[in-house]
Amino acid sequence: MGAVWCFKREEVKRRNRFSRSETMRRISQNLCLKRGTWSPDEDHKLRAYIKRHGIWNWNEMPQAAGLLRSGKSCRLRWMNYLRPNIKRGNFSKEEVRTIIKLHEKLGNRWSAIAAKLPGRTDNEIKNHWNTHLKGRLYSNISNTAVLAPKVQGVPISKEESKKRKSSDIDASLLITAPKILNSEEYSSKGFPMSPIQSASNFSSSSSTPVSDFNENQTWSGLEEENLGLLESFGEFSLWGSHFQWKVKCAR
DNA sequence: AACTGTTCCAACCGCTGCCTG
DNA sequence: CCAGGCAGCGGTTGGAACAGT
Repeated sequence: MGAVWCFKREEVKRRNRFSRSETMRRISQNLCLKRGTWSPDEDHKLRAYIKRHGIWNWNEMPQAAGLLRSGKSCRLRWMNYLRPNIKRGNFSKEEVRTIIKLHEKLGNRWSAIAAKLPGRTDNEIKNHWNTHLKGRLYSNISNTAVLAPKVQGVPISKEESKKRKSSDIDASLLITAPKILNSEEYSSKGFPMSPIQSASNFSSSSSTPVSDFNENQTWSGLEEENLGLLESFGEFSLWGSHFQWKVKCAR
């Protein structure tokens, strides 16, 4: 990585989706621009430039700052890495809880979720969701186990990781399934919909919130009592794992 | 040691909406 | 109203690092 990469004119033309002027603009914009991982020197240049001149135009800035990068690349690097007050490292339990709540409410609107988590970027949250949360919570429907520590956002040790991989399912990590509620019980508890309904409406890739989902009935609007019930599903389990147990029982 | 598979995340791509002339 | 430019967003990808065989 890190090699200077020159856009081939034919490669750009081949795409054939842009107007002539747009194609030429892209060619000139991308010719001999560096791509891939940023070097410490590049980071320093961008940081120093923005510190001195501020952000004015992402497309013009790279040249002014002496960088062989596209404006888009600079913007992304600044927003996701160099910006002051960026929080790096593992997500706290509280942050994970917030992400889950907000995702339930907002769907894949990562920037909106990031706005509620100071120091965290939309990209980081999106990555965390896709790698740590989504897989565990939504694709495990056919599985009967929920690996609690991962769901809770608690970093696992290498030993822990080894243990999980070496044994199919470690009993100590399983969460005891709670009492399964039927649709009526769900509505009487104040939940917006039953897991079955929820799962049928849920789209992990959709950027729009779940349809027919009343804003006032989101997690944050639930009463303490109900939150307590939810947490008994294994800290702060989701509709996904909820659903999973229902499926198991339905067989 | 060498190879293969998996995980994770930084960075890229393409689309959309806003703004301006 | 329209076209072009720009910033921002969300989905996707590439590859480094690590684990397993």
